[in-house]
Amino acid sequence: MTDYASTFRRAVQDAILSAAEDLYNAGEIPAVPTGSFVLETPADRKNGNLSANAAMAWARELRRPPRKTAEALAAQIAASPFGKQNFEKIEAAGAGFLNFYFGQGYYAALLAEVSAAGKAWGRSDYGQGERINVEFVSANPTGPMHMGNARGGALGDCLAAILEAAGYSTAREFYVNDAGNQIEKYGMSIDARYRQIFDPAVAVPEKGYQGEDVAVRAKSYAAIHGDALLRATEEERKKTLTDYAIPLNIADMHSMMDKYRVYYDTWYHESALYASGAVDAVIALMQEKGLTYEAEGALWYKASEHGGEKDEVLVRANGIPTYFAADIAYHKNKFERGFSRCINVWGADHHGHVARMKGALDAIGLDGSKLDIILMQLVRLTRGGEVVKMSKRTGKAITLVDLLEEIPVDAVRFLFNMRAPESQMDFDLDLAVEQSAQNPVYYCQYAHARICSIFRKLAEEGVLPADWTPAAGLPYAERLTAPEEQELTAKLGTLPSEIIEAAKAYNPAAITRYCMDLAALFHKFYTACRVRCAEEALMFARLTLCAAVRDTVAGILTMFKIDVPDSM
RNA sequence: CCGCCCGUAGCGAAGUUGGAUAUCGCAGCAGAUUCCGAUUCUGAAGGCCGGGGGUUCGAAUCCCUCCGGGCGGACCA
Repeated sequence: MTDYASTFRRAVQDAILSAAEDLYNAGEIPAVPTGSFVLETPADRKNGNLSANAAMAWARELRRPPRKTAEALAAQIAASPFGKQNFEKIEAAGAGFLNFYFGQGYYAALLAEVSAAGKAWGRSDYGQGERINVEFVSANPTGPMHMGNARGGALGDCLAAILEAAGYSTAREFYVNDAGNQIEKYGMSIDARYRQIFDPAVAVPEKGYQGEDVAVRAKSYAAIHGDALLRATEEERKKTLTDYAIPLNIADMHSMMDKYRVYYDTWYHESALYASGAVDAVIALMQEKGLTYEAEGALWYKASEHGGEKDEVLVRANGIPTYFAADIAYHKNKFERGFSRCINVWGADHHGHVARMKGALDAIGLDGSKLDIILMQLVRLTRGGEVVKMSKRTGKAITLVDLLEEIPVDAVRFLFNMRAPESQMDFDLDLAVEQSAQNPVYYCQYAHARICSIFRKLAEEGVLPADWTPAAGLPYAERLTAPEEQELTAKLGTLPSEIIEAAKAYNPAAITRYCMDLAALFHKFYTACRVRCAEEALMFARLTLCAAVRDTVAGILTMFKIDVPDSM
């Protein structure tokens, strides 16, 4: 793994262990300690850049006051070549913490790493190319996409991007529910809307989809084909209208996702599972394995014996398989396509489905633990302090289309990734529409634009040599001694591990936050340290730092498919 | 009744493999620009980390319990 920061942390841990051995050899401590300890970044920088609790963790084992052990370790490491090169100070503190303060040698070496990586800084091969399928949005093609789909889109897409940055090989997938009960319901609804054109007395069935979008489809069909369908049977009419409308709805979802900058590798159609016989096959498989029984005319799956709360119907009394049966076939198919892990982004209202889905995979001989479900809490819209109720049925819900008409894609993608998936969020439409400084995405973009402006200005005025590159500043990197310079450099250093942690936790919000923190540290640096200064060596060193920040911010925003303006 | 998520400053959140004086933004208060972009920065103020009990050197973090909010518990998806 080409990750300077974590390689360095391991080196520090090794240094502590080796110092402990030295102490033992010198007869200072009674044994070579074996207990594990933690190396962490203290919340308060006054306690160093890195802190180890080794002396405390070893206190019992060595039967020695931790503070005393820490002092001996600190002195030992400080005297070593590794210690001299990288640390300004190593000290024992508090109850026995071992605190490390980075020295200029460390910062200079780190900055060289970041500069060499450019916009790729932060990426690692941690995931070893493991193939992961990320399924998200998967909206029904029976109506407009809602705010849950919007959050799921931003979350799933950025999560996939983070996994890629952490070295995984990801595929983005959209599961199109173009079969089953809701399609029946859609047929019923569009049939009513079609007949309504010619007879206003016809009403949409109470259980049907009430949205205007269905009427729009019916009208556009009638505009082309007229009233001929009125003379067909109800079944023919429903089928014809459905076959006409659903592909159009799916095409709309494609273009909507394009606008949202979400590009899927696969649009997997539920209907394909039926057409290929995969649904019947998985039902047959479950029957063979004795996982089913018949009752009240339906075929049941013994879910309660496999992690579910209660048994579930696989095939209804009317002979039609349930969505659950299709979903088992679908996930079986996914694993058969060679993914070692599948991640699904679901709305929290589907949580009841999680245990039985994983259990079903185990039951048919797959590994349910390789399916990870992200239960995303639903979004609540507010406008003027009032909650805006979402409802597909009223036809007045705020859709993804509406949202992207009101708010720039950059802001939507960023804002939806500012909260961990499992936290509930209110989306304040009034605030989000504001393109003001309050918007965090502008704060990050501005940091980038500001840096570009520095380079622009210096080039215009001929202060910078025409052939100047950040590499030219590296020999002077040890000139960066101000706290603001060192804090900023240290923050750059943590990105690789931040991305790995975000990937492991499935939490893109950690990276949007990182980006804001980095931008904030840059602005502090900018205020405290003049880049354009009299001393050329120092200016070059600062320009190198600026370029590293510029490229790192650009790398993150680009990863999230957010624009990176040179000026605003 | 059962299950899942959430509860941290006026508001929105971070921190949850147990660590030092609990972090950040917004709003409000007081300031900063002859000079690289003020869409910026500095400072002060603001807290029984929902309540209670437990585990231990140490708990926002782990366990129990109660309270409050959201969402589930279809031959819907």
